[in-house]
Amino acid sequence: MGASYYQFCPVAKAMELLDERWTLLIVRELMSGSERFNEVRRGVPRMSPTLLSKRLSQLVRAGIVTRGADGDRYVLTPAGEELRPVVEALALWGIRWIGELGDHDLDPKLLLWDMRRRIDHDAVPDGRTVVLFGFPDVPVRERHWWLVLAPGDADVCDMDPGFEVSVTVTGDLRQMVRIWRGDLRWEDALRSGEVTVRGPESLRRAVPGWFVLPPFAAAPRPA
Amino acid sequence: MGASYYQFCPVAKAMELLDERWTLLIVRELMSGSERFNEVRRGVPRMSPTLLSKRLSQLVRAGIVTRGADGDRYVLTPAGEELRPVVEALALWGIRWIGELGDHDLDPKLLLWDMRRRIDHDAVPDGRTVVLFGFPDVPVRERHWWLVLAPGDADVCDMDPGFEVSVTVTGDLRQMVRIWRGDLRWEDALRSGEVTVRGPESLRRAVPGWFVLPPFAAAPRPA
DNA sequence: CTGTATCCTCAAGGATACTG
DNA sequence: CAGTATCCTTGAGGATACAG
Repeated sequence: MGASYYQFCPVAKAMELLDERWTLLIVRELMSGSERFNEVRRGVPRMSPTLLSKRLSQLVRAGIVTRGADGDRYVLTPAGEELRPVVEALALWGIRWIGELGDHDLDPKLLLWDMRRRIDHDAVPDGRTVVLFGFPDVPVRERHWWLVLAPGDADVCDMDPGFEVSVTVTGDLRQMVRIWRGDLRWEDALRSGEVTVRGPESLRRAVPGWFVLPPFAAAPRPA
Repeated sequence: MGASYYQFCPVAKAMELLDERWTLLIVRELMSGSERFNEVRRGVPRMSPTLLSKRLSQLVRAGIVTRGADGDRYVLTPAGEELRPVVEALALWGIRWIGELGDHDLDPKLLLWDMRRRIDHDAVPDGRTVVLFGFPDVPVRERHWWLVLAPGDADVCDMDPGFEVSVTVTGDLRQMVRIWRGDLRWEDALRSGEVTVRGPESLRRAVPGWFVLPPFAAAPRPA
């Protein structure tokens, strides 16, 4: 647990639990649907497993998280679920007031992991669809990513899974992140050539519709 | 500044600024109307002035706080003002899910400082009204507090200011804090005798109406 | 896959005194 | 009133390897 503030104020009592590094990001991951240790971990890749384990235990002790019936999952309790307005308020504030991202904030692994769980499967063609992402501004090792879409399923690979590629999306990671955060519109990125999509005409036009931007992306920005 | 999370997620970017110890409590103080260094300090008495100074500088650098025109005040910027929903969401969550307070969370200084700024001056009689608080469960040094009310003004003293006392409120600090947080109703505390008010009948009945409980006090609690 | 165990460093921040 | 200066401790958390 974090150190006490020795205050009866509910903000202080809440922050005693929540102001430790990583804690709210773990809660965010659980709210996004991650349940297993390594699922959560994919959302906080810079966190050591030791620390993640410790934080999860703290959250369980604090009554924010509980172990699933099979003892293997981490699930938010009602108290944890009620942190959603906190996380949403933080996301809204963050998207409005922190627009500049450092190069180190751009992680293709995190982008794909996040896109993976926000696929509009109804918009994707039946059968298997493979989207190859290429980020020219990223070191070769992490430049290419395959997103394998099947009805109700989506997988991310950082190595060629061997399937035929349906469409290829190419553009700097920074621009793709801007699109994903709602700082740049697909159509503007495509028009300017900052991002290009190759593949059959019908698929090309459909690609942007396959990805549901996170809720905060639509938030109005300060003038 | 806090360490980076190396994520583009706006929650992560927000928490880089806000997850450091004390930071959101300072923001809460500024939202409550404190503007001067020592006003803020009264709201975070366990914080060293050095650290408070450092945090305020960080908040200024982050664009959340700015110095007032006279260069002597700390004022929230629009970005800082927009943290209000975050603080409110935290307060609501805290009041609902963290009901147990340790003995060290009960600070009469903080309670009076908070009450002082939430006086309903329209409900208080004209002229000077002096409320003496006595907390039998608190060490003698901090047991007695005088709240001196005048039209549009309120002062807290931990020593007898020498004015005639209008009403005396006596009750354990823990119960007074429960009242203030909305965990216990004035009328229930008075009926049970956990808190007693002495003074002229007309004033006695009026006392609870002089204090406007903080907004979160009215929040429904989980069943 | 789901974590533990270990080691190590650094800096956050608590305490206290002091200054313009 | 509005902060600085200084000292000091400890534990947070990063890194890496390993285990059931």
